[in-house]
Amino acid sequence: MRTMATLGELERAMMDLLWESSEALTANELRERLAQNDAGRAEAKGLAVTTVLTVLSRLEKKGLVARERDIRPHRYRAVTTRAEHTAELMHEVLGSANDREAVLARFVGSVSATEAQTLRRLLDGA
Amino acid sequence: MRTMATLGELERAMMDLLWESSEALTANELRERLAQNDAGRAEAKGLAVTTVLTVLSRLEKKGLVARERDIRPHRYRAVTTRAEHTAELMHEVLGSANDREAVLARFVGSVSATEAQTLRRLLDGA
DNA sequence: CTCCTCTTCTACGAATCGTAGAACACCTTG
DNA sequence: CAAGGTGTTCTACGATTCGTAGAAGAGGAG
Repeated sequence: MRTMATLGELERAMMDLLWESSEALTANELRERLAQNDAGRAEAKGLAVTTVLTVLSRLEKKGLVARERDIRPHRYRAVTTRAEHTAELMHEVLGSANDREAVLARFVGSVSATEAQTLRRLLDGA
Repeated sequence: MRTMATLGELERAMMDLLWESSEALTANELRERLAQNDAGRAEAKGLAVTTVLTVLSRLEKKGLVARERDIRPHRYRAVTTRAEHTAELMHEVLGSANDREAVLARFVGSVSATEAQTLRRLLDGA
């Protein structure tokens, strides 16, 4: 069972940008946005485009990113939404334990009151 | 923010044994149980004790295992229960997304009916 | 003091990830 | 078509993590 990707720091940053963007982005657009986000921070490196492309390829291989190959500057977009992805991850974690009930008990036992409220609403077929 | 350990295969197997055991175990006891579990499978290697000890040290460093140093064959035990650990992991995953509500929505949207029932019960201060 | 057992130290190979140069593929335009 | 620039793929390297274990050190039983 392929363990769903645990993303590295840069992979994560790029996925965040892709998730936030409504349209598919090119490698260069991503590179710029990454630089933008990092601007002003200590290590404001400014990545090479090839770096971005390499990571995008890896994300594609992991099934998190889809690429439009027919147009020239290829465009990349996230395959799922961040919420979907995160929820899947949570399910994966939950599934890794055999005593799911116990896990759920601890889990809901430590959510904030607000979130408990949210959960109740969602469970009652909102 | 230290990302809670993503365990390797052996680390995981050892944690499982520690979680299942009511008392603290020695490295050798663990080694035997691992061999037991693996017995009959393809790669029934039979690990060296030092291997087990190395991994135990790593798990200790990660805060997952506590060691009794005062007695001679040191004894190791899991610091938390598996359920607690898993629940914490789920929270960590949930926290990694900023739109927690959306994630929860997807999450409960894909739990089984049985689990939804369980959740409701747990939320209503069971 | 001497074994035998247990623990610590050191190490190496595979995999993953950040990082990027080098080389190759493709238009655009003269 | 020949050039040039722009974009993509290939290859690679260093750091970190993990499985794996030998070598060497520490501590107690006789």
